[in-house]
Amino acid sequence: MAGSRLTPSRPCRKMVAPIPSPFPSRSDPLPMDVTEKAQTAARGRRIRRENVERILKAAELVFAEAGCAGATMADIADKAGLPKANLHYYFGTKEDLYRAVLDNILRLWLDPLAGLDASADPATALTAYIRAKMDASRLRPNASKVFANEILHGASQIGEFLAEDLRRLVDRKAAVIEQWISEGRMAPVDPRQFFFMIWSMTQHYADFEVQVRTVLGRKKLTRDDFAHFTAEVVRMVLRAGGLAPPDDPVSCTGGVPGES
Amino acid sequence: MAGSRLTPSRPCRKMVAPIPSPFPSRSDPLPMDVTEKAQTAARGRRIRRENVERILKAAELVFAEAGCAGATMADIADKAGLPKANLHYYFGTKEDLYRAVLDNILRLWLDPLAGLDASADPATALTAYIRAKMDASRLRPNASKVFANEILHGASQIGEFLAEDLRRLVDRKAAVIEQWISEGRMAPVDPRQFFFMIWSMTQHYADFEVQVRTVLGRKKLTRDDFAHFTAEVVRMVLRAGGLAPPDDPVSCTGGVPGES
DNA sequence: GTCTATATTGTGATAGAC
DNA sequence: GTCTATCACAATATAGAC
Repeated sequence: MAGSRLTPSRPCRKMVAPIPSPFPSRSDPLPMDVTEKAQTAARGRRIRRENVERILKAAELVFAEAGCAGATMADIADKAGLPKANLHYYFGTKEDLYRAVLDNILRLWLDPLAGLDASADPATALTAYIRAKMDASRLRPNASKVFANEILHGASQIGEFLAEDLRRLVDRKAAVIEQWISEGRMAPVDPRQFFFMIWSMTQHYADFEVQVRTVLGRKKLTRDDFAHFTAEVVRMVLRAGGLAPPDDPVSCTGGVPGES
Repeated sequence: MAGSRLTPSRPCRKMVAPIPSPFPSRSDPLPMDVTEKAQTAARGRRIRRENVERILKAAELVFAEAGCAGATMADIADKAGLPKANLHYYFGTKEDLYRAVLDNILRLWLDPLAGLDASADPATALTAYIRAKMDASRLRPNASKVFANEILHGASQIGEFLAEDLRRLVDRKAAVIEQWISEGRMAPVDPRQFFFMIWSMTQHYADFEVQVRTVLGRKKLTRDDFAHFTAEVVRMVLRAGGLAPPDDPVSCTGGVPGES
């Protein structure tokens, strides 16, 4: 399940771990009745699944708040309601746990973009994409923060993901934008810069949430706040792509370009 | 010099420091000839200034690469070419050093925005602002990364800066945007979301540089790359604000809005 | 002011009883 | 599978000779 697309390279910091501890495998050497054994195994799997889930959830929170190096296993264990040793039982090392958290996040990242389809209407498709990204920022801000932190510090764990999976997907989706442009349905933008715009704007509301909140003078961002942000982002991005919605009061005001 | 706008609160992590070590003050108790003493003091100040500068530069790099918690005094000392103990001599604690680095950065942050003037032409003024921000991303990427990392993890050090200085400045500059809108010189955007757009797009090229580079298949971003990014960002932002440059081939294509 | 040597402790990881 | 007790180490910070 975990570690599929991740580079098993550099840890958060130079860490202790002189011995590469192998992942512990389950073994039941005790002789038992068959049905009884099956029941025990089933319960064991359920407990494992629940614990893994709780650990991953707590880890995402702590990694988001403190970063990879700043996070401590003790803190994660506390928030998961389990003793620290259990984290090592399930995940081996802190780095392994960090990669497992990241691996969960990468799925969130690719799925919305994969939906962009050339046969759809540009404004409709882009609006849906932006909404999906804004929903992700609202509902999974910690996932976004962990991802941002990983990129910010060099993407040592997900470098391969960026170079392979993401790059290929972006190449395909850039072709979609280019097709729209060549059909005259969009302004001629650099497709990749256009994606950077959408990513940075939408993720900003998760990653820089403190700044957004403070500048707006809010104690907490509500669902209504996010609805407003989303509407504004959609409007601005569509206009940036030459896709002004018809209900827009100002459609096209002339302006003087900057001193080139 | 340092620590003017910074909240002296939570450290990067729970740190050792049980004793609040006071900042060491200079003292010259040795009896000396007056001119000789002055010369020694002058040379001392010069050495101090140079060392402080080297330490701050190295610290900015290391804090950007590893984050606040992940950075080590030993690593900073290595990159500064000084023994570790000297860092503590000049800055006391790691947290103090981190705050000094941040304090340098805050200036960079406010200055370009402060230049926005209501009497100027909107497109010209915004173009200049975007260029200044893109130049900052190109020339001081590590400063941007340290700032992003600080916000990402809760802004425990610069919370006061955000709530006071930045918020006040944004309030003033939002009024500028609103004036332009009321004069019909810009599309009616939420001024603060408009600023978020500019900040996130421009800082993206520093903070997410690895991702930008990888998606584009570049080994390194050149000055020409940045010139292209800047031109695209300017075009998109101006269009988003309803300020289409006249040389833009697509001025205003109709589009279908998303399913509301 | 400089820098080696060291005190101290937070933290990742493991052993081993239950 | 669970969890207490413990180890080993790395990182902050300081003492004190130069």
